[in-house]
Amino acid sequence: MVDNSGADKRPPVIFLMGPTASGKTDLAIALCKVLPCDIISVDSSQVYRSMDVGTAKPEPEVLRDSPHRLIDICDPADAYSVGEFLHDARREIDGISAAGRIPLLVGGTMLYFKALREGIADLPPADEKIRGEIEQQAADNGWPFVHALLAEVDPEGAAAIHPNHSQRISRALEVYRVSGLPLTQLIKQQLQNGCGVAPLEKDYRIVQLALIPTDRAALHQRIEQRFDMMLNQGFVDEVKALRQRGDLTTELPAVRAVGYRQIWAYLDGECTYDEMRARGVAATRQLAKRQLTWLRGWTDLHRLAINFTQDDGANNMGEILSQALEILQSSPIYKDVAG
RNA sequence: GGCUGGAUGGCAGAGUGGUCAUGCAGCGGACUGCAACUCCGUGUACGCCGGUUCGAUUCCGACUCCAGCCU
Repeated sequence: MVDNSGADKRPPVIFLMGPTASGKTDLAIALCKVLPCDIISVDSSQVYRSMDVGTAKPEPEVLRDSPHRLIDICDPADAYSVGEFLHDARREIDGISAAGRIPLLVGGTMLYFKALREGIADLPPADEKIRGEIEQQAADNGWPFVHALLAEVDPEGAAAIHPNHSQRISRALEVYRVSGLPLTQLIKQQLQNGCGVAPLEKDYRIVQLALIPTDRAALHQRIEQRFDMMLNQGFVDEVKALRQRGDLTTELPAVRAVGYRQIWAYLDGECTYDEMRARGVAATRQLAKRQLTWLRGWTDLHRLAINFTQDDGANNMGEILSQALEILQSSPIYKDVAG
């Protein structure tokens, strides 16, 4: 792995991960003030333009002082994907690094981090037509039926997927129908032949930091307060504006994002304002829980225990910042960050 | 004071003399182009006290509380 002898010429990259509302942006900006870092956002929702309040996008003034790459790069009508992210992120990482600075990847979309770190196979991109056909088969016969179809062509892949797991069944079958080869086989082949997008570690030294809230209840309270703040900042109007375009539907990933989906349903008259608020807060909590599940088993992770006191929202960010700096300075990238 | 109805897990809400409600939330987990997605797993709840019964959340009685009606 990382060679500490000094012969390792790979440039450094910093990952900063953590659940929603854990203070990642604050820490990233603080780090930028003391280190030659440039921020790359790793967030599947902040890529969308005109979705600002609900995705907790940093304020324009903040973005002016601390530019974030890969924010506002996509229209809500389009579906961004891991594949595109990998391509875009790699381009930004290379660019920042070539300029002699350190890429600081900050966000909560854990699949993106994972794909970046471990690499990903070259696979056919989404095919709307075939996806539509699969959806139709599922609507007619149920997902277990479609799962059985998958089992015929990719038994190994099907065995690893639950018969109700719509999205993964759909994708595996889609890949087969487009390429004529089982997804499992494509991945296995490329692991051997080294095709696809290589793991970032091949070319960069990664230091991985994660903000882990010490107290779940306090995080929940913070999430609730933040959701209310978003509502006060015009979250509902933001969703109204998206609906008024007329071309967006609840099928799109942008509209399915936490908060957006619940407000969309409220505007459809499916629930009261209070129910919408409660559902939005719950959806955010669930997001945080899934992000923490990813992080729990994450290897080579430096965990920063962030402690929100439940009453006044104060936290130990100052302490966290010095811990982070200490970790970075004691890591092999020290001479880079010291500059 | 009287009459009637009700009292079920954190919440909503079915139901049954012995066996599984269910939904939501919570908690745990999974995850190769939608991932803020999608999916999986997870609860000895039956107001209180007696009685009937082999067995009661379910039947009977008293009590407590709630809602409505009556005097």
